[in-house]
Amino acid sequence: MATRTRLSREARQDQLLDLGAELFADRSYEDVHIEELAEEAGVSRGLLYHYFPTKRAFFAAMVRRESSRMSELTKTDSSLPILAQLHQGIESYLDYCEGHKMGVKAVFHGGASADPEIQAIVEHDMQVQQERILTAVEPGGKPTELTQIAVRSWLHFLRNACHSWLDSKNVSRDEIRDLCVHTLVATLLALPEDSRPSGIAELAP
Amino acid sequence: MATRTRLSREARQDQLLDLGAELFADRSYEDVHIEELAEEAGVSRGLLYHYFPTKRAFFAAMVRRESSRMSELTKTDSSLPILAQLHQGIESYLDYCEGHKMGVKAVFHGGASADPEIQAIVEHDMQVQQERILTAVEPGGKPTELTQIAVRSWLHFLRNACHSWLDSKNVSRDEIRDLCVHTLVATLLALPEDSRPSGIAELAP
DNA sequence: GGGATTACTGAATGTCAGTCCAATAAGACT
DNA sequence: AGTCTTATTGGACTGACATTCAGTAATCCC
Repeated sequence: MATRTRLSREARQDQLLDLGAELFADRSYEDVHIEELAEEAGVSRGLLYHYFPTKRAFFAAMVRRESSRMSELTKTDSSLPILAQLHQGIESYLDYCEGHKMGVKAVFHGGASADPEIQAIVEHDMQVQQERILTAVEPGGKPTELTQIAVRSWLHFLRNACHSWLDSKNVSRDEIRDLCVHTLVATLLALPEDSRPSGIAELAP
Repeated sequence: MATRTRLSREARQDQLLDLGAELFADRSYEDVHIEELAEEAGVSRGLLYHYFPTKRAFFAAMVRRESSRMSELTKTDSSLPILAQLHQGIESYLDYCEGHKMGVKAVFHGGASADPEIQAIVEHDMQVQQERILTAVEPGGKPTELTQIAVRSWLHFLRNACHSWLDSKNVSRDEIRDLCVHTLVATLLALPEDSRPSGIAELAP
């Protein structure tokens, strides 16, 4: 073994999480072994356990980091008109996807994993996005359960569309953006009158 | 121990798969141990391995069974007009969800599992649904990649909407059905002209 | 330089999945 | 009843991995 290199807590954690995102991007949770992770990072297995109590906790930490990065990046300027905010939000989400392919894929795997801790992170994240949209579209009012389901389901639509786009060759960024924008607007407009958010009415054709 | 009961291959397999769906419905793959599964089924561990070569194979068999049940149930009458087919398809999907909550949840978990075999089953299933829709909406023509992404993303929308509905109290079946129908129609109509399926044009408002 | 701190190591341990197989008994058939 | 088929048992064994912990050595600070 080469001379042991010693890094600060933060630097080492970042290095490990980066590597984790990379490995988990195209292999499943159980396919990636702690030993391999350690080996590729050039550290011992023990060090991993020094920083993260369990393998799941390590995975969760990686998901949490990606998740909050994304959340940070996709904040929009709430003084803009709704349609502009929507455009902006999706553009920055696409930016994030392009810039962090590894993280996106890794989180995508973990997203539906039935582990409660990881589930909770992804869930919380989606909740935040959902509330951003709902308050943008109807500030003050409280949305019906149907409206919430509509928005949440659209978030799944968005996530899948962007994920598919990463693997596609013949689809432009603008096409995906417009697809998602139109779908959300149309979905909200088609809601029954008592569920339709007031802020969206102005966008009717 | 109680008197040993002897079943036919098929009956035993069904019993085990039923139990599997139940256990995997609200716990993750690795949380459910083979030993526990065997114990709850009232059989020995050895018997499980007599019928299924590995734990993953067992899980995969369960997913495959649920998956094909669902696929069978959601076939539509292709002589009907498109909108009617869409209604009918969604209605029967809702039927399936109501009647097989355990299976739905278990498959929902498995869907994101990165195991190639299981991934392939769920993937294949979604592919079938996608093609059903695409040929209904544009028989003969070959859809663009964008159209495919639109339909596939809508399937995620559908899946999530129905899944959310199972846990919701104040949302009616009809509301969910209409939400999904309107969203698909609007999404396809909003596609750029060269991607827009011909069969959907007649539905334009 | 020397001592304190703490990043880091790797052999040992524990938990499961999966194997093997000789022994057992339930049900079918005559 | 007796015989045959085969579903079923159970437990000892292996191997793969996650996880532990007592100890080692960089770096910091005086």
